[in-house]
Amino acid sequence: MTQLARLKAQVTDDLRESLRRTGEAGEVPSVEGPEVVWEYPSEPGFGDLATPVAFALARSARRRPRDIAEMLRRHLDLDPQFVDRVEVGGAGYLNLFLTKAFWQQVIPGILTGGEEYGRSRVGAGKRAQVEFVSANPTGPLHVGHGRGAAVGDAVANLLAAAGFAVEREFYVNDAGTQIEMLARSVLARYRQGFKMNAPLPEQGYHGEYVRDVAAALQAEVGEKFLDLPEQESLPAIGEFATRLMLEEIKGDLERFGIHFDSWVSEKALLSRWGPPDRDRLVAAVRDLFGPNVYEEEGAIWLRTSAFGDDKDRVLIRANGEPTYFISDCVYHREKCERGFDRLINVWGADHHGYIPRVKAALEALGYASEPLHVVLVQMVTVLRGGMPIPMSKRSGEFVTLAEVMDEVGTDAARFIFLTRRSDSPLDFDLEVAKAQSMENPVYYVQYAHARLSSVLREAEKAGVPGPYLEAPLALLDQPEEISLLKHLALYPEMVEAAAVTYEPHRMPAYLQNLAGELHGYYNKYRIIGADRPLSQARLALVSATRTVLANALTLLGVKAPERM
RNA sequence: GCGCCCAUAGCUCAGCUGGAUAGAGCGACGGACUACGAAUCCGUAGGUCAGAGGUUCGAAUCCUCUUGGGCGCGCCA
Repeated sequence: MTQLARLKAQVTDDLRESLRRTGEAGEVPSVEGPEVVWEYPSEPGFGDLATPVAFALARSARRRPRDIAEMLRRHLDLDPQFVDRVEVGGAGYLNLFLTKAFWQQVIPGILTGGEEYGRSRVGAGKRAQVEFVSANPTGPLHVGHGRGAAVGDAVANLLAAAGFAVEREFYVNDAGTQIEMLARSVLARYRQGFKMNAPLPEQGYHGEYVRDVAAALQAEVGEKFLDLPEQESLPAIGEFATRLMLEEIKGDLERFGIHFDSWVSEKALLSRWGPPDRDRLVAAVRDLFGPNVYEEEGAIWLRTSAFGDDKDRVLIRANGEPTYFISDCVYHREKCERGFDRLINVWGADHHGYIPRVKAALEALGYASEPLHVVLVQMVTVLRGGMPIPMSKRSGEFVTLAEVMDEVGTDAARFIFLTRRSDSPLDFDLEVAKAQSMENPVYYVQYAHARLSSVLREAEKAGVPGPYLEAPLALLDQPEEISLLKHLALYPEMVEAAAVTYEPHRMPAYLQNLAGELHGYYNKYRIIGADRPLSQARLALVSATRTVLANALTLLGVKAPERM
């Protein structure tokens, strides 16, 4: 628990006590523990902490909020070491002005906490799984996957910082017709490699990478698949191509700085259901869902409408083939069985219509749907100098994640993917992303970190080395210093809020504010000077700021460079 | 037709469980390096929070409608 959290809890208690006393004094009718919410006013005149609790009481007490706030204020008994004074502001706000000593105290917490500063225990003892990317292994990752990867990884990092035991999972859609289509496409290119007339299938994959896979296939098996009947060659080619694509995907992700704890194969999952003959499938499905399964017009349906979905969904088609939905059911059942307290799915926003049916499936399986939360990630439009680059999956023309990493680097890409809320569409301009200028927020933040690293190196040279635990912090009394301290003090709450709402985009916003505070401060004041105690105090502040910058950047998967 | 999401400064976007005078960045204009990193800073300009009702002491935030956008609605994956 941070100093700030402790103070808020303490003042909340005092406030309740004050309420009780005002009630006893007959000044207002006693009210059962009202919600005490705390705000951080941006206006200095409104103090450091403010609560509108008097407004909530005004109605039942039939008194003006200002009067109630005034009574509460008189009955408050707060520690003068931390709370300088309390004022009634506006129409009835209770404004707390904290002492400089209080804010100065955040520094020791940060310096001793180090990498741990900002971690909390809200998720302690709980397990969370974050499933993300989960791209079909039918082609390379594109920018959209990159955004999903950045978001999923950041959400996982945030949950871990909030105390959850986190597992990152990639669900490999290696079963079904899309793999078969990939195999047919590779086979066509493979045959073309032998000067045969073999057109790509109608719905085939047109990307250049298919030729690469075909060439690799030829290098491995030579002419072997030319004579083989397709029933034999296609499964083998499918496996070969899937393996190759997965390797490429893994390589891209590794380069993007993302590591998965588990890779779950849809094919392997389904194969546990035995051979795909209809009777056994139906039996398995009935066994799984019980009475919520019924047969109509030759198909097997799940009664998802009984659990909040618009309509029922087909599990097994009339032709005996299982649907994609059945895979989802089986997969999510397995997730539940693994005993996670939270299941986070990061999906493309075009899949939002699937949320009700998957939740319904969980309910039908006898699990609660609440632990499942879907983070939707909207489309990325790639621009170059303001002009959109056309992308089409069908023609195989799309900007790959690898290309983005080549051109703008991983740090800029990851940071930009996280600057907007994930469910709003993102314009990603390559020229802006690689510009090392103020247009590019990632450098603004990284520069702050590099700059402070440099200052700390200078301090060492000047004979004022760290870790500044004994620094006379009372000397930090300039308004910019107090403001910076407040930002640092708020960091743990930021992380916790971003984690529980699954909204990583709050972190870049926080970072830009913090970096802004720092740059302003740096330009106005000299850190290392003739006054040694003052230098030490400022270096303590600088060191603490650097730690928070580094911790926050790490959560986003962005490097915190010592030099740039 | 039904459902979900969105509309905030010229541009790109924040705005936490409703709170005080709605904020950044970019772009524009004007300034600041003989001291720790000018990839920086300081200042100026810029708003009917799409529109109309409603709830509330109080609404960018919640509800309804309208307009204008995005997406989803298959025994496809």
